[in-house]
Amino acid sequence: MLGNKHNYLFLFAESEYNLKMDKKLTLADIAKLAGVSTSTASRALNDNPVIKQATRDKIKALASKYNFSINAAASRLRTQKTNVIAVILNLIDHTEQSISDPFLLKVVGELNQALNNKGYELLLSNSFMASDDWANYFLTSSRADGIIVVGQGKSDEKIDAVARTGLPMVVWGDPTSDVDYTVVGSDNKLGGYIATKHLIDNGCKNIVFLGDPEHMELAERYKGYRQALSEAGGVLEDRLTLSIDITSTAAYEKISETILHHGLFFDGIVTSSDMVALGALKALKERYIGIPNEVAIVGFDDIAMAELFHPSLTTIRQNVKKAAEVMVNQLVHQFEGLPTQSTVIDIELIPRNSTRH
Amino acid sequence: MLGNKHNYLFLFAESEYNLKMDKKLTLADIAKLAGVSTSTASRALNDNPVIKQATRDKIKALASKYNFSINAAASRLRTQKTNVIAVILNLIDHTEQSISDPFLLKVVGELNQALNNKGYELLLSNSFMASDDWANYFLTSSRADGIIVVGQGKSDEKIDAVARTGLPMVVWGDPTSDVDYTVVGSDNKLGGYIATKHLIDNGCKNIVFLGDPEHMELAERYKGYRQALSEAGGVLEDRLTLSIDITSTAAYEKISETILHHGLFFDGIVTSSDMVALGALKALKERYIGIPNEVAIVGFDDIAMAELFHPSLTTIRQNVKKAAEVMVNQLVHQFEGLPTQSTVIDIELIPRNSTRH
DNA sequence: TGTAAAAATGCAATCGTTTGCAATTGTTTT
DNA sequence: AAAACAATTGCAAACGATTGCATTTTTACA
Repeated sequence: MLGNKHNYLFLFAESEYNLKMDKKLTLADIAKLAGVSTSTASRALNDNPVIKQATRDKIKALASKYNFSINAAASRLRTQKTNVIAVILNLIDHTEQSISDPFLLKVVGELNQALNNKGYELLLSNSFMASDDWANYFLTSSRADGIIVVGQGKSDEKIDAVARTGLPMVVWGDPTSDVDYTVVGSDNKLGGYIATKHLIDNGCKNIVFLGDPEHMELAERYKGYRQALSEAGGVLEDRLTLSIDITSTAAYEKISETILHHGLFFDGIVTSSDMVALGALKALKERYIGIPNEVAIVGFDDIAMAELFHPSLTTIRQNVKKAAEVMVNQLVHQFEGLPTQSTVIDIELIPRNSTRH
Repeated sequence: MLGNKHNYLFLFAESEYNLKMDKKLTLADIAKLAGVSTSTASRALNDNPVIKQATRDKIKALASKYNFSINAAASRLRTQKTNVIAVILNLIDHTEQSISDPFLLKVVGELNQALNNKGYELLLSNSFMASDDWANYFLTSSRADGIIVVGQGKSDEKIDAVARTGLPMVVWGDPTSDVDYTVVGSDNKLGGYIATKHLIDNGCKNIVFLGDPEHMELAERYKGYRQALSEAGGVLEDRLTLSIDITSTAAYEKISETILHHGLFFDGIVTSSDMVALGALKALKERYIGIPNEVAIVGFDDIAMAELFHPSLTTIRQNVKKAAEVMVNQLVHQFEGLPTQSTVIDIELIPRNSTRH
């Protein structure tokens, strides 16, 4: 015990304490050191204006001197607030590979930044999606105040189930989808449209869509792709839709195989991610197909290495930083009972050398 | 209140409860439903063998039926254990760019997996390194039980300070460094050696080391590089050491500038990461320098896209999965008071087309 | 100087689990 | 059938912070 019955004898009660490293300091200890009650100490550290400024300063100084910080478990128990947000990477549909997509790290990194700026911590999870009970696990167990799901995937069954419980949640995905939860994401249809239009403007006649149109975000891009084609009176055949998972390996294999069996019947590719574009590029280069002259290609995301490739990759940039901020804001809105709404984040074509421009 | 004074009248007390969604269930509620005390309910959910199997089953069934899960805050407060590990991305030395290195995501992903397997959750942080008090913040505040720091950087001052407090911590870095904390990392010296030797065996005469030799991990690789050179009687000039940050941009700029000012005085490059290698490759290709004939290049890490590049990138693969498992194990050892030790993880040369082989 | 109002602080209950110990119930053994 | 023992379960006190309300101190005003 740190207790000291002679406190009143000393001008500076704290001088009596000899910091014992074996025992963690509690708020009560700090209060005793300052000669106030724990209530006062608590309020002082929380900057409650009801406490005199001088007292606040004194207690804060003491806390920092003794390296004290509030016990989060106790505080969370009492306040029923954790200040933690669980970020769930929704990879169920994907292969092992796709966890290595740099775009994901970008999203997580920006989320972390945005969360910290608002005073929240980030609890990361990529595997709990498997267990059907993740929302419950994180929220009713007082582990997190809210959930950010990265990726809608092909089926949003589980997400939808959580939405119906009304728990605070924001999802990165297709913001135009008609669902009962808040979605933040890029203007995918426009992205698909711009990418395709860009290829058409570059003289491409037979443009392949490389990606899974059943995936919710990609479905939108696919719409944009088709719209651009029909507006321009371009070719719209079934064989131009190559459905694959969002991985470079799948892209490489699909393009290789397609050319092998059906020849080079296309001169442009709209892809579902930069990683997919890179896989496709590799397949093309191995066959000495000229880029962009024989086949032009547009990526999606604008990951860091898009411009490092040879040729550098024309792509649609997603504004991840902004998206992260919006997601966090929307979540905070939900905490505060304010209305929230799905939000479309603007995109941008970054022309590089994988297309003429 | 869920309380019901007529419980004793019913065979199935639970039938009396009509689930109110507005009030979170507590362990006491579950206990009441089961007609036992909270102590019994607690022990049952924790699979304490002192409780009769039948009772345990009944309570567990009830808990899952009502979607109940233990309040983590309360549990943590009582047990003084959080089952959370803080993972800190130590990026102080790095530029903004390096957060986008896919290698980092791989590390975080594998750590998450390894932690979950052992029943821990991952609290991610990349910005708290800035505040000098991170260890305290996470540990004494009962937010996490231990810390995993990813990256030693150039100076391990702060890490060392934490180490001296004796808090549970494991660091990804140079395992051969003589420090007071547990480090897990690749055999960097061997990596540098093997990479260089591989280039020498390929006939390279003037091999550049592209990376910052003051960075702790890179310092080891640099040693390996020098050893391989001196063993083979190769050239070891100062101008062959090009010091840069670990980013593709820095690599691109440095190589471009070097060639511009001093011509192509080298025929091989040992790089500090695949991203750096990619930056260098771009600079070379822009000048139509043949790879691997005029300049051969070896990366480090073996990120997913190493083999997608053209030419595909010869590299030193780090066994991240194994490293993550070891780090978690070492941390758990520290919790249990067992001795821990720095561990060297094996590496592997992956020969591809950026070198003859 | 006395009194009312305002400002600052303290008391004590509470958040929901866990756990040492005591109490109860069930099973053997003699 | 009583005694001794083992197997189950319950009681009640923590864990450390927060907060409504009561209380004390200070300031303002008459």
